[in-house]
Amino acid sequence: MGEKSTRERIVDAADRLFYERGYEPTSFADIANAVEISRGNFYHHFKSKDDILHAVIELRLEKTRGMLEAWERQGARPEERIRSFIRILITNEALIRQYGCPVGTLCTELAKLGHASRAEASALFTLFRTWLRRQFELLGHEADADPLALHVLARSQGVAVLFNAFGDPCFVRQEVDQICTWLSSLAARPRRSRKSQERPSST
Amino acid sequence: MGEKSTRERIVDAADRLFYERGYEPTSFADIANAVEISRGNFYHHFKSKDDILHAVIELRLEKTRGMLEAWERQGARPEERIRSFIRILITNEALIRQYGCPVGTLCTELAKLGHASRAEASALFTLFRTWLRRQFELLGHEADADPLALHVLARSQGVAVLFNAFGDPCFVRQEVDQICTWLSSLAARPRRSRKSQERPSST
DNA sequence: GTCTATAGATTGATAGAC
DNA sequence: GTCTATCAATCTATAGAC
Repeated sequence: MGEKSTRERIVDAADRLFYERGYEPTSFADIANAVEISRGNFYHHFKSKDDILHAVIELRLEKTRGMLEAWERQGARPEERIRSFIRILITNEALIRQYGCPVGTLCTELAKLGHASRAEASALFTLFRTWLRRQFELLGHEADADPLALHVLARSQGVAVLFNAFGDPCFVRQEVDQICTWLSSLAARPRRSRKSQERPSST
Repeated sequence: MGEKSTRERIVDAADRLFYERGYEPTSFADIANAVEISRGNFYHHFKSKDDILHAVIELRLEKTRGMLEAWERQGARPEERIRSFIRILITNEALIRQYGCPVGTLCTELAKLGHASRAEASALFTLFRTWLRRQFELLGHEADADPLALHVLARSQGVAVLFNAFGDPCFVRQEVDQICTWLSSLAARPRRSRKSQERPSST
Protein backbone atom coordinates (compact mmCIF):
# COMPACT_ATOMS: atom_id res chain seq x y z
CA MET A 1 0.00 0.00 0.00
CA GLY A 2 2.42 2.63 1.20
CA GLU A 3 4.98 0.96 -1.05
CA LYS A 4 5.94 2.78 -4.19
CA SER A 5 6.92 1.00 -7.34
CA THR A 6 10.33 1.64 -8.82
CA ARG A 7 8.67 3.40 -11.68
CA GLU A 8 6.93 5.77 -9.32
CA ARG A 9 10.13 6.40 -7.42
CA ILE A 10 11.90 7.25 -10.67
CA VAL A 11 9.19 9.71 -11.68
CA ASP A 12 9.17 11.32 -8.24
CA ALA A 13 12.93 11.78 -8.25
CA ALA A 14 12.92 13.08 -11.82
CA ASP A 15 10.12 15.47 -10.96
CA ARG A 16 12.19 16.95 -8.15
CA LEU A 17 15.46 17.07 -10.09
CA PHE A 18 13.92 18.52 -13.26
CA TYR A 19 12.53 21.27 -11.08
CA GLU A 20 15.65 21.94 -9.03
CA ARG A 21 18.30 21.65 -11.77
CA GLY A 22 16.34 21.70 -14.99
CA TYR A 23 15.59 18.98 -17.51
CA GLU A 24 18.71 19.12 -19.65
CA PRO A 25 21.28 19.35 -16.87
CA THR A 26 19.73 16.38 -15.06
CA SER A 27 21.36 13.13 -16.17
CA PHE A 28 20.26 9.53 -15.75
CA ALA A 29 23.14 9.16 -13.35
CA ASP A 30 21.62 11.89 -11.15
CA ILE A 31 18.23 10.23 -11.09
CA ALA A 32 19.69 6.75 -10.60
CA ASN A 33 21.67 8.12 -7.71
CA ALA A 34 18.59 9.62 -6.09
CA VAL A 35 16.51 6.46 -6.49
CA GLU A 36 19.45 4.19 -5.70
CA ILE A 37 19.13 1.94 -8.70
CA SER A 38 21.56 1.28 -11.53
CA ARG A 39 21.51 3.30 -14.72
CA GLY A 40 20.77 0.24 -16.80
CA ASN A 41 17.61 -0.50 -14.86
CA PHE A 42 16.06 2.67 -16.22
CA TYR A 43 15.32 1.34 -19.62
CA HIS A 44 13.17 -1.40 -18.25
CA HIS A 45 10.72 1.28 -17.10
CA PHE A 46 11.26 4.05 -19.67
CA LYS A 47 12.56 3.89 -23.18
CA SER A 48 14.23 7.32 -23.17
CA LYS A 49 14.82 10.46 -21.16
CA ASP A 50 12.02 12.17 -23.08
CA ASP A 51 9.79 9.37 -21.90
CA ILE A 52 10.56 10.22 -18.28
CA LEU A 53 9.82 13.87 -18.94
CA HIS A 54 6.48 12.87 -20.40
CA ALA A 55 5.66 10.89 -17.25
CA VAL A 56 6.78 13.78 -15.04
CA ILE A 57 4.48 16.21 -16.84
CA GLU A 58 1.60 13.73 -16.58
CA LEU A 59 2.21 13.51 -12.85
CA ARG A 60 2.28 17.28 -12.50
CA LEU A 61 -0.93 17.62 -14.47
CA GLU A 62 -2.58 15.11 -12.16
CA LYS A 63 -1.31 16.80 -9.01
CA THR A 64 -2.41 20.19 -10.30
CA ARG A 65 -5.90 18.97 -11.05
CA GLY A 66 -6.11 17.65 -7.50
CA MET A 67 -4.93 20.95 -6.05
CA LEU A 68 -7.42 22.97 -8.09
CA GLU A 69 -10.26 20.67 -7.05
CA ALA A 70 -9.24 21.04 -3.42
CA TRP A 71 -9.29 24.83 -3.72
CA GLU A 72 -12.70 24.57 -5.31
CA ARG A 73 -14.01 22.58 -2.34
CA GLN A 74 -12.30 24.67 0.33
CA GLY A 75 -13.10 28.15 -0.94
CA ALA A 76 -16.77 28.98 -0.63
CA ARG A 77 -16.60 32.04 -2.86
CA PRO A 78 -14.63 32.34 -6.11
CA GLU A 79 -12.74 35.29 -4.67
CA GLU A 80 -11.35 33.08 -1.91
CA ARG A 81 -10.40 30.42 -4.44
CA ILE A 82 -8.46 32.83 -6.60
CA ARG A 83 -6.77 34.04 -3.45
CA SER A 84 -5.65 30.45 -2.81
CA PHE A 85 -3.92 30.53 -6.16
CA ILE A 86 -2.19 33.83 -5.54
CA ARG A 87 -1.00 32.72 -2.16
CA ILE A 88 1.05 29.82 -3.57
CA LEU A 89 3.72 32.49 -3.93
CA ILE A 90 3.87 32.63 -0.15
CA THR A 91 3.08 28.99 0.60
CA ASN A 92 5.94 27.82 -1.62
CA GLU A 93 8.15 30.78 -0.85
CA ALA A 94 11.34 28.87 -0.09
CA LEU A 95 11.16 26.72 -3.23
CA ILE A 96 10.25 29.55 -5.58
CA ARG A 97 13.08 31.62 -4.22
CA GLN A 98 15.57 28.88 -5.03
CA TYR A 99 14.16 27.36 -8.20
CA GLY A 100 11.41 29.62 -9.51
CA CYS A 101 7.94 28.46 -10.52
CA PRO A 102 7.91 24.79 -11.60
CA VAL A 103 5.52 25.48 -14.46
CA GLY A 104 7.08 28.67 -15.79
CA THR A 105 10.66 27.44 -15.63
CA LEU A 106 9.85 24.15 -17.34
CA CYS A 107 7.96 25.86 -20.16
CA THR A 108 10.82 28.32 -20.62
CA GLU A 109 13.44 25.60 -20.78
CA LEU A 110 11.51 23.36 -23.16
CA ALA A 111 10.81 26.31 -25.45
CA LYS A 112 14.53 27.01 -25.77
CA LEU A 113 15.29 23.35 -26.38
CA GLY A 114 12.59 23.19 -29.01
CA HIS A 115 11.46 20.08 -27.16
CA ALA A 116 8.52 18.03 -28.37
CA SER A 117 6.92 18.09 -24.91
CA ARG A 118 6.75 21.85 -24.94
CA ALA A 119 3.01 21.80 -25.60
CA GLU A 120 2.41 19.31 -22.81
CA ALA A 121 4.17 21.61 -20.39
CA SER A 122 2.09 24.58 -21.54
CA ALA A 123 -0.99 22.49 -20.79
CA LEU A 124 -0.05 22.94 -17.13
CA PHE A 125 -0.55 26.68 -17.60
CA THR A 126 -3.80 26.00 -19.43
CA LEU A 127 -5.07 24.06 -16.43
CA PHE A 128 -4.63 27.13 -14.23
CA ARG A 129 -5.94 29.42 -16.94
CA THR A 130 -9.16 27.48 -17.39
CA TRP A 131 -9.71 27.15 -13.66
CA LEU A 132 -9.12 30.88 -13.06
CA ARG A 133 -11.37 31.77 -15.97
CA ARG A 134 -14.21 29.81 -14.41
CA GLN A 135 -13.71 31.56 -11.08
CA PHE A 136 -13.91 34.96 -12.78
CA GLU A 137 -17.05 33.90 -14.59
CA LEU A 138 -18.58 32.93 -11.26
CA LEU A 139 -17.55 36.37 -10.01
CA GLY A 140 -19.74 37.88 -12.68
CA HIS A 141 -17.00 38.81 -15.12
CA GLU A 142 -18.12 36.55 -17.95
CA ALA A 143 -17.08 38.93 -20.71
CA ASP A 144 -13.47 39.31 -19.59
CA ALA A 145 -12.92 36.10 -17.68
CA ASP A 146 -10.10 34.86 -19.90
CA PRO A 147 -8.06 38.09 -19.99
CA LEU A 148 -8.50 38.32 -16.23
CA ALA A 149 -7.26 34.75 -15.82
CA LEU A 150 -4.21 35.43 -17.97
CA HIS A 151 -3.59 38.63 -16.06
CA VAL A 152 -3.49 36.84 -12.71
CA LEU A 153 -1.26 34.13 -14.18
CA ALA A 154 1.12 36.72 -15.59
CA ARG A 155 1.29 38.65 -12.34
CA SER A 156 2.21 35.56 -10.37
CA GLN A 157 4.81 34.49 -12.94
CA GLY A 158 6.43 37.90 -12.86
CA VAL A 159 6.65 37.84 -9.08
CA ALA A 160 8.17 34.35 -9.18
CA VAL A 161 10.87 35.36 -11.69
CA LEU A 162 11.92 38.46 -9.78
CA PHE A 163 11.77 36.73 -6.42
CA ASN A 164 14.04 34.04 -7.79
CA ALA A 165 16.46 36.71 -9.03
CA PHE A 166 16.48 39.06 -6.03
CA GLY A 167 15.37 36.81 -3.17
CA ASP A 168 13.47 39.55 -1.33
CA PRO A 169 10.41 38.21 0.55
CA CYS A 170 9.11 41.74 1.22
CA PHE A 171 8.63 42.25 -2.50
CA VAL A 172 6.54 39.09 -2.72
CA ARG A 173 4.27 40.17 0.11
CA GLN A 174 3.83 43.64 -1.37
CA GLU A 175 2.79 42.22 -4.70
CA VAL A 176 0.55 39.53 -3.22
CA ASP A 177 -1.24 42.11 -1.04
CA GLN A 178 -1.68 44.33 -4.05
CA ILE A 179 -3.12 41.60 -6.23
CA CYS A 180 -5.50 40.62 -3.43
CA THR A 181 -6.64 44.23 -3.04
CA TRP A 182 -7.25 44.47 -6.75
CA LEU A 183 -9.17 41.19 -6.60
CA SER A 184 -11.42 42.47 -3.81
CA SER A 185 -12.29 45.58 -5.77
CA LEU A 186 -13.07 43.37 -8.75
CA ALA A 187 -15.33 41.17 -6.65
CA ALA A 188 -17.09 44.18 -5.17
CA ARG A 189 -18.33 45.54 -8.50
CA PRO A 190 -19.12 42.61 -10.77
CA ARG A 191 -21.49 41.99 -13.64
CA ARG A 192 -21.01 45.33 -15.30
CA SER A 193 -19.75 43.74 -18.48
CA ARG A 194 -20.71 46.20 -21.20
CA LYS A 195 -18.61 45.46 -24.19
CA SER A 196 -15.01 45.91 -23.19
CA GLN A 197 -13.10 47.25 -20.24
CA GLU A 198 -14.07 45.08 -17.40
CA ARG A 199 -10.46 44.13 -17.29
CA PRO A 200 -7.75 44.53 -14.72
CA SER A 201 -8.26 48.22 -15.52
CA SER A 202 -5.19 49.17 -13.54
CA THR A 203 -4.70 52.34 -11.67
CA MET B 1 37.28 49.31 -38.21
CA GLY B 2 34.18 47.37 -39.20
CA GLU B 3 36.28 44.25 -38.57
CA LYS B 4 35.48 42.28 -35.47
CA SER B 5 38.12 40.38 -33.59
CA THR B 6 37.72 36.65 -33.17
CA ARG B 7 37.10 37.22 -29.49
CA GLU B 8 34.23 39.57 -30.25
CA ARG B 9 32.77 37.15 -32.75
CA ILE B 10 32.89 34.37 -30.16
CA VAL B 11 31.11 36.51 -27.58
CA ASP B 12 28.48 37.62 -30.08
CA ALA B 13 27.74 34.04 -31.13
CA ALA B 14 27.68 32.83 -27.53
CA ASP B 15 25.37 35.69 -26.61
CA ARG B 16 22.91 34.62 -29.26
CA LEU B 17 23.15 30.89 -28.55
CA PHE B 18 22.93 31.25 -24.77
CA TYR B 19 19.74 33.19 -25.36
CA GLU B 20 18.21 30.90 -27.94
CA ARG B 21 19.15 27.52 -26.49
CA GLY B 22 20.30 28.28 -22.97
CA TYR B 23 23.75 28.27 -21.40
CA GLU B 24 24.06 24.60 -20.46
CA PRO B 25 22.74 23.08 -23.68
CA THR B 26 25.08 25.24 -25.77
CA SER B 27 28.37 23.43 -26.40
CA PHE B 28 31.72 24.70 -27.58
CA ALA B 29 31.06 22.80 -30.78
CA ASP B 30 27.90 24.89 -31.33
CA ILE B 31 29.72 28.16 -30.84
CA ALA B 32 32.71 27.05 -32.89
CA ASN B 33 30.34 26.10 -35.66
CA ALA B 34 28.64 29.50 -35.60
CA VAL B 35 31.92 31.43 -35.59
CA GLU B 36 33.58 29.01 -37.99
CA ILE B 37 36.70 28.39 -35.98
CA SER B 38 38.05 25.19 -34.49
CA ARG B 39 37.19 24.10 -30.96
CA GLY B 40 40.83 24.24 -29.93
CA ASN B 41 41.11 27.88 -30.88
CA PHE B 42 38.70 28.78 -28.12
CA TYR B 43 41.13 28.39 -25.32
CA HIS B 44 43.42 30.98 -26.75
CA HIS B 45 40.71 33.58 -26.06
CA PHE B 46 38.89 32.12 -23.03
CA LYS B 47 40.07 29.73 -20.41
CA SER B 48 36.71 28.04 -19.81
CA LYS B 49 33.05 28.04 -20.74
CA ASP B 50 32.28 29.99 -17.57
CA ASP B 51 34.71 32.58 -18.83
CA ILE B 52 32.67 33.03 -22.00
CA LEU B 53 29.50 33.38 -19.95
CA HIS B 54 31.18 36.09 -17.93
CA ALA B 55 32.08 37.96 -21.11
CA VAL B 56 28.56 37.55 -22.47
CA ILE B 57 27.02 39.05 -19.33
CA GLU B 58 29.50 41.93 -19.45
CA LEU B 59 28.46 42.59 -23.03
CA ARG B 60 24.79 42.51 -22.12
CA LEU B 61 25.36 44.88 -19.22
CA GLU B 62 27.11 47.29 -21.57
CA LYS B 63 24.41 47.08 -24.22
CA THR B 64 21.71 47.56 -21.60
CA ARG B 65 23.38 50.67 -20.20
CA GLY B 66 23.50 52.07 -23.72
CA MET B 67 19.82 51.33 -24.30
CA LEU B 68 18.77 52.94 -21.02
CA GLU B 69 20.82 56.03 -21.80
CA ALA B 70 19.22 56.27 -25.22
CA TRP B 71 15.75 56.09 -23.69
CA GLU B 72 16.78 58.79 -21.26
CA ARG B 73 17.79 61.05 -24.15
CA GLN B 74 14.81 60.28 -26.38
CA GLY B 75 12.01 60.48 -23.83
CA ALA B 76 11.41 64.02 -22.66
CA ARG B 77 9.23 63.02 -19.72
CA PRO B 78 9.85 60.09 -17.37
CA GLU B 79 6.46 58.67 -18.28
CA GLU B 80 7.53 58.34 -21.90
CA ARG B 81 10.78 56.72 -20.85
CA ILE B 82 9.05 54.09 -18.77
CA ARG B 83 6.77 53.47 -21.71
CA SER B 84 9.86 52.78 -23.81
CA PHE B 85 10.73 50.03 -21.38
CA ILE B 86 7.27 48.48 -21.40
CA ARG B 87 7.14 48.51 -25.15
CA ILE B 88 10.16 46.22 -25.51
CA LEU B 89 7.56 43.48 -25.17
CA ILE B 90 6.18 44.59 -28.53
CA THR B 91 9.45 45.69 -30.14
CA ASN B 92 11.03 42.31 -29.48
CA GLU B 93 7.81 40.37 -29.89
CA ALA B 94 9.13 37.68 -32.20
CA LEU B 95 12.18 36.89 -30.09
CA ILE B 96 10.34 36.87 -26.77
CA ARG B 97 7.72 34.60 -28.20
CA GLN B 98 10.37 32.07 -29.19
CA TYR B 99 12.94 32.40 -26.43
CA GLY B 100 11.45 34.49 -23.62
CA CYS B 101 13.15 37.46 -21.99
CA PRO B 102 16.95 37.25 -22.24
CA VAL B 103 17.42 38.55 -18.70
CA GLY B 104 14.72 36.53 -16.97
CA THR B 105 15.53 33.24 -18.67
CA LEU B 106 19.26 33.55 -17.99
CA CYS B 107 18.70 34.34 -14.31
CA THR B 108 16.31 31.41 -14.01
CA GLU B 109 18.72 28.98 -15.62
CA LEU B 110 21.75 30.07 -13.63
CA ALA B 111 19.75 29.89 -10.39
CA LYS B 112 18.92 26.25 -11.07
CA LEU B 113 22.50 25.46 -12.00
CA GLY B 114 23.73 27.13 -8.83
CA HIS B 115 26.15 28.91 -11.15
CA ALA B 116 28.72 31.35 -9.80
CA SER B 117 27.67 34.01 -12.33
CA ARG B 118 24.14 34.03 -11.00
CA ALA B 119 24.69 37.34 -9.23
CA GLU B 120 26.20 38.92 -12.33
CA ALA B 121 23.09 37.99 -14.28
CA SER B 122 20.84 39.47 -11.61
CA ALA B 123 22.80 42.69 -11.98
CA LEU B 124 21.13 43.01 -15.38
CA PHE B 125 17.79 43.19 -13.58
CA THR B 126 19.27 45.67 -11.13
CA LEU B 127 20.23 47.93 -14.02
CA PHE B 128 16.59 48.15 -15.09
CA ARG B 129 15.41 48.41 -11.52
CA THR B 130 17.63 51.37 -10.72
CA TRP B 131 16.79 53.12 -13.96
CA LEU B 132 13.04 52.64 -13.47
CA ARG B 133 13.31 53.79 -9.86
CA ARG B 134 14.87 57.05 -10.98
CA GLN B 135 12.10 57.60 -13.51
CA PHE B 136 9.46 57.13 -10.82
CA GLU B 137 11.29 59.52 -8.55
CA LEU B 138 11.24 62.09 -11.33
CA LEU B 139 7.52 61.41 -11.65
CA GLY B 140 7.11 62.55 -8.06
CA HIS B 141 6.80 59.12 -6.47
CA GLU B 142 9.93 59.32 -4.35
CA ALA B 143 8.48 57.35 -1.45
CA ASP B 144 7.50 54.31 -3.50
CA ALA B 145 9.88 54.52 -6.41
CA ASP B 146 11.54 51.17 -5.75
CA PRO B 147 8.36 49.10 -5.28
CA LEU B 148 6.98 50.76 -8.39
CA ALA B 149 10.12 49.85 -10.33
CA LEU B 150 9.92 46.23 -9.18
CA HIS B 151 6.24 46.17 -10.02
CA VAL B 152 6.85 47.24 -13.61
CA LEU B 153 9.70 44.75 -13.93
CA ALA B 154 7.52 41.95 -12.59
CA ARG B 155 4.64 42.79 -14.89
CA SER B 156 6.86 42.68 -17.95
CA GLN B 157 8.49 39.43 -16.86
CA GLY B 158 5.11 37.81 -16.32
CA VAL B 159 3.93 38.83 -19.76
CA ALA B 160 7.14 37.49 -21.31
CA VAL B 161 6.79 34.08 -19.63
CA LEU B 162 3.16 33.61 -20.65
CA PHE B 163 3.72 34.93 -24.14
CA ASN B 164 6.52 32.42 -24.55
CA ALA B 165 4.21 29.64 -23.34
CA PHE B 166 1.03 30.53 -25.24
CA GLY B 167 2.31 32.59 -28.16
CA ASP B 168 -0.70 34.89 -28.28
CA PRO B 169 0.18 38.45 -29.41
CA CYS B 170 -3.25 39.77 -28.42
CA PHE B 171 -2.50 38.98 -24.81
CA VAL B 172 0.71 41.00 -24.99
CA ARG B 173 -1.04 44.03 -26.39
CA GLN B 174 -3.79 43.84 -23.81
CA GLU B 175 -1.30 43.77 -20.98
CA VAL B 176 0.93 46.46 -22.46
CA ASP B 177 -2.05 48.77 -22.97
CA GLN B 178 -3.14 48.12 -19.44
CA ILE B 179 0.25 48.86 -17.93
CA CYS B 180 0.45 52.07 -19.98
CA THR B 181 -2.98 53.15 -18.77
CA TRP B 182 -1.97 52.49 -15.19
CA LEU B 183 1.22 54.46 -15.79
CA SER B 184 -0.71 57.46 -17.11
CA SER B 185 -2.93 57.53 -14.06
CA LEU B 186 0.17 57.37 -11.90
CA ALA B 187 1.76 60.25 -13.75
CA ALA B 188 -1.43 62.31 -13.51
CA ARG B 189 -1.55 62.34 -9.72
CA PRO B 190 1.99 62.42 -8.38
CA ARG B 191 3.61 63.67 -5.21
CA ARG B 192 0.89 62.54 -2.87
CA SER B 193 3.23 60.35 -0.91
CA ARG B 194 1.74 60.23 2.57
CA LYS B 195 3.23 57.27 4.34
CA SER B 196 2.32 54.23 2.36
CA GLN B 197 0.00 53.40 -0.51
CA GLU B 198 1.32 55.37 -3.36
CA ARG B 199 1.90 52.05 -4.94
CA PRO B 200 0.49 50.33 -7.98
CA SER B 201 -2.70 50.44 -5.91
CA SER B 202 -4.47 48.20 -8.35
CA THR B 203 -8.11 48.22 -9.16
C1' DG C 1 13.03 -6.68 -12.37
C1' DT C 2 17.70 -5.58 -11.37
C1' DC C 3 22.25 -5.86 -12.30
C1' DT C 4 27.18 -5.29 -14.86
C1' DA C 5 29.47 -4.23 -18.88
C1' DT C 6 29.87 -1.59 -22.61
C1' DA C 7 28.93 0.78 -26.97
C1' DG C 8 29.13 5.18 -29.43
C1' DA C 9 28.76 9.92 -29.34
C1' DT C 10 29.73 14.29 -27.18
C1' DT C 11 31.35 17.02 -23.50
C1' DG C 12 34.96 20.62 -21.70
C1' DA C 13 39.68 21.09 -21.94
C1' DT C 14 44.95 20.35 -23.31
C1' DA C 15 49.29 19.73 -26.16
C1' DG C 16 51.85 20.92 -29.69
C1' DA C 17 52.68 21.74 -34.87
C1' DC C 18 52.46 25.55 -38.04
C1' DG D 1 46.49 33.25 -33.68
C1' DT D 2 44.72 29.13 -35.71
C1' DC D 3 44.96 24.57 -36.52
C1' DT D 4 44.83 19.06 -35.69
C1' DA D 5 44.98 15.49 -32.60
C1' DT D 6 43.79 13.84 -28.46
C1' DC D 7 42.50 13.19 -23.41
C1' DA D 8 39.49 11.89 -19.75
C1' DA D 9 34.98 12.29 -18.31
C1' DT D 10 30.24 12.10 -19.13
C1' DC D 11 26.25 11.47 -21.80
C1' DT D 12 22.13 8.43 -23.54
C1' DA D 13 21.25 4.00 -24.66
C1' DT D 14 21.87 -1.23 -25.42
C1' DA D 15 23.08 -6.22 -24.54
C1' DG D 16 22.90 -9.86 -21.87
C1' DA D 17 23.78 -12.43 -17.31
C1' DC D 18 21.31 -13.46 -13.11
